[in-house]
Amino acid sequence: MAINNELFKGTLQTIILNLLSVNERMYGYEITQRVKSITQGELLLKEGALYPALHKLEADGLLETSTEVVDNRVRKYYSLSKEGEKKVVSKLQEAKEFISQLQLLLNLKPTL
Amino acid sequence: MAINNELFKGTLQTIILNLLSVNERMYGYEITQRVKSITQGELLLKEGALYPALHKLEADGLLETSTEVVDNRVRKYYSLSKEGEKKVVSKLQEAKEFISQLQLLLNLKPTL
DNA sequence: AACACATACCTAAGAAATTTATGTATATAA
DNA sequence: TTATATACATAAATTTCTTAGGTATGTGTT
Repeated sequence: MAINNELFKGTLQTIILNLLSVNERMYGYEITQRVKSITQGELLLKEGALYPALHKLEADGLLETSTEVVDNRVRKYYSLSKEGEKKVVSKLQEAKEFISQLQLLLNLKPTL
Repeated sequence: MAINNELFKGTLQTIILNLLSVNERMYGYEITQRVKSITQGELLLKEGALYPALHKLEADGLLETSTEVVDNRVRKYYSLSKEGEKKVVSKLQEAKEFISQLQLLLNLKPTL
């Protein structure tokens, strides 16, 4: 019963940056599995969404990569650049505010 | 300093349905102003996003309309259809779950 | 009168982010 | 040998939004 993934829209970059902020170093497939386990299978981060997002974040200079071969399979590890470390702070703040406004609009908490 | 409106994506329908659930009857321009006042100007619901969304919800049978002339200006009032009243319940539940999962992914609350 | 601004509706072109559908390749378990 | 998991990737289509207009009335200002 995974909930509507369309809700990912607009928050995917922030999720990726935060995971890398907490975990220091992750590869793509690992990220999809981490999202799955954290949300107990409720949110599925699809590869068609993830990889282009990772490539964009790297192109924007927020992520750095290094490849490794494990069990004859190539892994591409991502980690935050210095710029990425700054960005994740503002992105998280923005997300917090958005969640707060959304809760107001949906009457999920009393009006301030 | 309105926050990134791209975060609206995926939640706009739910916001509209909920406003109409609380207010019974609203017209488009009124909805844009209500969102502005509730969020103290932080979220701006643009007309180019709102009107197509309203038309889609109506086409899907979730909203009903009636027009009125006030001060020589036409207002198109929207209200929830019976189907819309059912839908708003599931949409709100979905949004609640999404917010919850998002907070987990962003470390904004402790893991369950 | 002229102008700006608020009210009130609308749409079209473009951009951005996602889904869906593939493709490649290796390892492992049935 | 078949399916599933691991691991990367991209292209076409879809959805949703922004940007940028358009029409029209009322009000307040200069």
